[in-house]
Amino acid sequence: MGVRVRYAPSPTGLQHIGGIRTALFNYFFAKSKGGDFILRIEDTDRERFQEEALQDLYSTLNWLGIDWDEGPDRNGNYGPYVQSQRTELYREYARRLVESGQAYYCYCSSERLDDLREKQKKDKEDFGYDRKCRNLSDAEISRCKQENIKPVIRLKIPLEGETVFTDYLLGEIIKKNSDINPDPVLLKSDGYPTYHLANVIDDHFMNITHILRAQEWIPSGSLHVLLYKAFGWKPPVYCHLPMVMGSDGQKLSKRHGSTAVRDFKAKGYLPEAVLNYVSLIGWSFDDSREFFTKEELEKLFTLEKLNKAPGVFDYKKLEWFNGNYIRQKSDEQLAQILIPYLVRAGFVEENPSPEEHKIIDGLVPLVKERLKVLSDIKDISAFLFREIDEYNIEELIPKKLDASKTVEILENIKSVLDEIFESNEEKTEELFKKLAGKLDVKLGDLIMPLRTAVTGSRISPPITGSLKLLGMEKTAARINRVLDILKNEVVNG
RNA sequence: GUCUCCUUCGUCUAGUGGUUAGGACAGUGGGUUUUCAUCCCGCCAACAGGGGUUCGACUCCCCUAGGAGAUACCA
Repeated sequence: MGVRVRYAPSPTGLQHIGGIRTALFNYFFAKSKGGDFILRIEDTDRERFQEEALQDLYSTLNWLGIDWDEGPDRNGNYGPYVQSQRTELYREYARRLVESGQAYYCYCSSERLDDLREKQKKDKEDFGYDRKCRNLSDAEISRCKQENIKPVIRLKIPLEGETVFTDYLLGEIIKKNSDINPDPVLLKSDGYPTYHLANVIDDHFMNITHILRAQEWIPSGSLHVLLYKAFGWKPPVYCHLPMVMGSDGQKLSKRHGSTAVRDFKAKGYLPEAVLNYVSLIGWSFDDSREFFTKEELEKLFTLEKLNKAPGVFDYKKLEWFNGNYIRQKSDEQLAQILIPYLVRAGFVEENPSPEEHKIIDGLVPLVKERLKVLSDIKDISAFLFREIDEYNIEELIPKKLDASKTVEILENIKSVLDEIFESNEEKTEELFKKLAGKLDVKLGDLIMPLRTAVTGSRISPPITGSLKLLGMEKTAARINRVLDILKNEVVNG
């Protein structure tokens, strides 16, 4: 049988960078091997379940273009692919473990467990369940039953010996059984399985061949292997992926900034940039290449090039990738994906009018190489859609020049405005140069007051294009407004 | 505390006994340019430490240190 891997998130929170990195690696591995990628919903924690998280999972994978061969909404021979729909299976197999003497009912209350944990912490003892119910007498059991306590089922971890499994990346992982989480819960008192039980049963029955998951799962790896052994099953190949860290070297989380993929989408990161960058955390192709499309990764990905060490998520590098992918778009494509951001900024209507479209089309080539994220469009194009709030006089007047000279400059520009709007870019530049010569100022000093007057900032897209987009009327109005300010400055300043 | 994993520039990484230790991001300097950005060129910057093995170690082994993760009726 071919490779079968799965991504099995729990719908308790939004899909984040670390999660989709795991999804991506599983997906790429499956595709590169001509195998199957399975999506499984691990919703056995009914307390923390969020409908929103489930929706977010689908929309995120969809956004990234990750498709699954089997899953909740696909036909597959191993369903259902939602764990909450498989509870009978888990209960049955938990029961079998009890019957074969490899697991037992535990009646300890969560209060007792909490107290136990606290005491262990205080006394600096080893943490973990004290196995109180492992050897309950029949009398005690029937007493608990009478009290109507809902038990959990715990696995009997062997008291001696060691458990070994081979990790594809890390090699042999040997652990003394006495160091394994003492008798972990398999079936919770609400009748749902814990992750440990459900994942082993599902991976077995779904014929999963490889498990690619983050290294934070290594400690439970031994436990899972023990479970396979208890059932008499063969464990899949394990490959624990290096973790994704924040800039402080700790596991990436909200503390480090946005980690939810949908936040990146909202901010204006392109799916191809996110996918490309995330694939490079813990994996590399060679000593130089770092641009990859999804399709290329589907062919090129290999476990051999995985890195063992954890990797820090670098927002700056993602941004750089994003800028590159933005510049790769055609003007038409970019205009299209920019529209929602312009709408959200309140600059254009949901369905832009032909006039608005014209402005957008003209805007795109002006901003294309200036955008790092799509939402940057708001600040960079505001001058086209909003009046300037307030002018900063300092920014209006070029260094080494004064207000009256600036007035002279702007008056001169104003007088040739007609000509400017009739000329193409090249002609306009000639015009500016001629004017600068006449006024005996540098070209930059001629343009800067104009730029600031028209855009409200010394930083703007190229001035000629900006003027044309704004239109002559507004341009003239803004120049006049600045002229008033400056003249006032000449008189009073 | 205990267990497990990890360790090349600030960051992501290439490297599989013999290299001036390569690339990218960031930083920094310069060029192009009407600002910003793009683009181009330069610079800065690493094998955690100590022992072995070997003619020769970033590469293999051991120890130390540091970091991380796990220690739930969460996954």
